[in-house]
Amino acid sequence: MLDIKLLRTDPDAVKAAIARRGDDTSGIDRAVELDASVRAVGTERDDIRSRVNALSKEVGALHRDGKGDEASALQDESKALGEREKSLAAEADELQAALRQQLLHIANMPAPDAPDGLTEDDNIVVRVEGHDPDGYAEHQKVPHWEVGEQLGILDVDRAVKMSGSMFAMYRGAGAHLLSALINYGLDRNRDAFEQIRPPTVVKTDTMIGTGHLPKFSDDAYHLERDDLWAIPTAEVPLTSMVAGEVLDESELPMRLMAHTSCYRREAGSAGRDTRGLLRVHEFDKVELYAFCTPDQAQAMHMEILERAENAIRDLGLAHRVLDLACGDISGAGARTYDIEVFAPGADRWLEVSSVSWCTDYQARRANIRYRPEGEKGTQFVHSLNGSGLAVPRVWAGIVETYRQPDGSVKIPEALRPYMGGVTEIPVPA
RNA sequence: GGAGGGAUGGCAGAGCGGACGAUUGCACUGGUCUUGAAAACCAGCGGGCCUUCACGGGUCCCGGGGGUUCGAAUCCCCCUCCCUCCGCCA
Repeated sequence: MLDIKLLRTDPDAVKAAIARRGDDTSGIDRAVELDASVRAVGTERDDIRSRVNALSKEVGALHRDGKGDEASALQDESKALGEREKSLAAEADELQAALRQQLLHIANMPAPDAPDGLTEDDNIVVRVEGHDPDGYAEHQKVPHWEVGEQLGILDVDRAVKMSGSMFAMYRGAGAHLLSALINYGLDRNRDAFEQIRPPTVVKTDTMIGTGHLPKFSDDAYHLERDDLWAIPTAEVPLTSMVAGEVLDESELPMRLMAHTSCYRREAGSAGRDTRGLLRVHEFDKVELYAFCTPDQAQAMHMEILERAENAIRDLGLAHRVLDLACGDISGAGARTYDIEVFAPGADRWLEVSSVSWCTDYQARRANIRYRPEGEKGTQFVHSLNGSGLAVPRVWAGIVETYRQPDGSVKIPEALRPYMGGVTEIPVPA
């Protein structure tokens, strides 16, 4: 969430920034009003408390001195004040909760240099690599769900039988390719990122920390009986891992990575992208994540983007990098780069990574701070995340790009060590 | 799932209705001493919010939430987590 002090001192600047997303800014005015009330009521409450505390001290002293009469007079006065304190305290708590609720619904401010625009059409293409629209042969123009069926490596029908539409099942070499991609994604970042295997079912507070709740509850799977949520991305548990903690500056930057299943209800996209692996409710992803100081954030953003892009490049996939327009950046992000792979069979760009710099927005929600060396006090960390490798869409890109004239699929060089030296997935006899 | 025990500052560990935001030890930081280091000694040593140009002042925080009381770390209730035992189980 945003710093209430900033809203207080410069509400117009905040509104201008939020307006760049196309978001309604009236919530900011409401927050500022609530904040003023919180402080007014809080000050009055503290004042009364101060008097009650002083009186109680006197009462104690009088009792010790055996002056019970004088004490009981003060007790009555204190008791009367207590009533007033109680109602003020209740009011202050209510206002405080309302303010937090208000703040939780306001998105992060886009970075000043994030591109203008409200829709994905306004995203800026930073670079395109390896893509020649006319350079694909006919045998590459077969969508992966058909290739998958022909080769017996993707069984959507049976997955749908078990779990409903938008679920997928990989078989044989297809499942092997999947695990190879996961291990490939982890191994190439092992030099700097600590691998974490977090829980994938988490509490409500954990989901609030990243900004996935309270606003986007329709997008997540909820296990009602135990009030737990299936994570939509490893970003959720990785952020909350150190929630409420004060980190040492020497621990920063803290680089983490995790492979998890990710669960998304895709509430707003029923009936869209339902073919194959374009959009599924459950998928595997290797996530790259970092906590750092504000000074380190810019370089860390570039580092994660570079690692994510290198992973795609080394697989030999045509791809492009987009600098997202303000309106297309997700709620917690201030600046986001997307990486899209071109899938010649599906004949479209598939988003395979989204690398976001969340400034201190998530750190505020989850209360994650660090102690700057040589300074007193604490500061909020910056958090960054990016998909190191979103498996199904990369899988799709590979199967389509590497399809041979005879229908088999060649395995990219970089993945062969992860597939026991297998060089191709053959057409079944 | 049942029965018992516990949760206090970075760690260890007192306090069990009033002078306690909290004794003490360790750790940490600064100083004295020393050629330097160690030791010793002295001092400092949590966070949030409000207020102040500043010095400072106020308030809250002893796992979380409610209650009793003039006053709660201390008493009562609920919850969470941890430990021990029993049951069940990959």
